[in-house]
Amino acid sequence: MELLTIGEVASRSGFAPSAIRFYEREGLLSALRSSGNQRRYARDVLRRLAFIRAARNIGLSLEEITAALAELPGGRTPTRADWARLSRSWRGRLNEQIDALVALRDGLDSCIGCGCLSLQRCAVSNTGDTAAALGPGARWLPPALRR
Amino acid sequence: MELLTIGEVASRSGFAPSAIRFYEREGLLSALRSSGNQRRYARDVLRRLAFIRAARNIGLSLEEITAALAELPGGRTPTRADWARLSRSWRGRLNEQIDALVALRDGLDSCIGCGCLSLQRCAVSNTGDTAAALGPGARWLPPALRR
DNA sequence: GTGTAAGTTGAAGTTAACTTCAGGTCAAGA
DNA sequence: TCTTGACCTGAAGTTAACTTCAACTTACAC
Repeated sequence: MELLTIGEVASRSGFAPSAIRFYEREGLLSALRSSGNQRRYARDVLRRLAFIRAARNIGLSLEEITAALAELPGGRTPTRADWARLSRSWRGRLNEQIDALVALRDGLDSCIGCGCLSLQRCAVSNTGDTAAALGPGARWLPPALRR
Repeated sequence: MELLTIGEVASRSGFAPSAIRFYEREGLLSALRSSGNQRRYARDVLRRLAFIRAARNIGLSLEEITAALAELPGGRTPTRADWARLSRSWRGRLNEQIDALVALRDGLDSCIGCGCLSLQRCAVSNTGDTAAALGPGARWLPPALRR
């Protein structure tokens, strides 16, 4: 089987070589080595990187991604079903983020024109009210949305 | 008129004193000084801080907030209408963010079960397709959502 | 007057997720 | 063989938005 160099993996995955090395240091990837100590990759690293990219797009931190990857079966190449199982939980997370933003927008609608931005009453500036607006189960804006 | 100490402003606004000093260094706030060089604040700093908090909740960077605050009228205390005008543009921004997340969720729905995460075809892992899914006018995930 | 909580400063530290750099080594086409 | 682009490592730099620290000063209740 043909092995890929880090440069090839980089151009095919869209990640910079430095990012790929960084992911290896962080334990998200592993690599074979050539006789001269250069990294060599099997093709399935591309799906792993696609998973990482997708998870990042959803808003997961590398720490969360590492944890998710740890649930892949050891000893065999993951199947499509394995990857699908891992990404199933993302839907709820996205829905939470969407709900939070919608609540914020609706709060904003009721604030615009009033301009109060009251720390006591305004749904947009008052963190307590903002949290309340999200309902039980989603008490704060997800970190990705709080910046 | 009563002036507030930084500690009072901190407890009333919910910002840490260090954050308030930081905002002053960055030009988002200004303060009077006591005879002994301690910061003293007029009450309207609280509305300014509420605006900052609201803008942060929407996902604006401090740089953007600084730019927004620069549009306040100089020479007079801003009115509610001034604050309302500034926050009006946030609605479009929130809608963009919501649309981006909805597109991502819908892409995810079509990916779950397939598990392909193909760099060529998957709407969740393929940045090109993801951008396309957002339609014209919102070509990429907003930075706040990309983490 | 005195004790102490609160305030002051500039500089350095924090976190995530990488990138950049310096100083070498490897691989492969001509 | 030579050249040159790709690769190697560890360390340091980057960015945003603050926080923490050290060393010192003020404000105010008793």
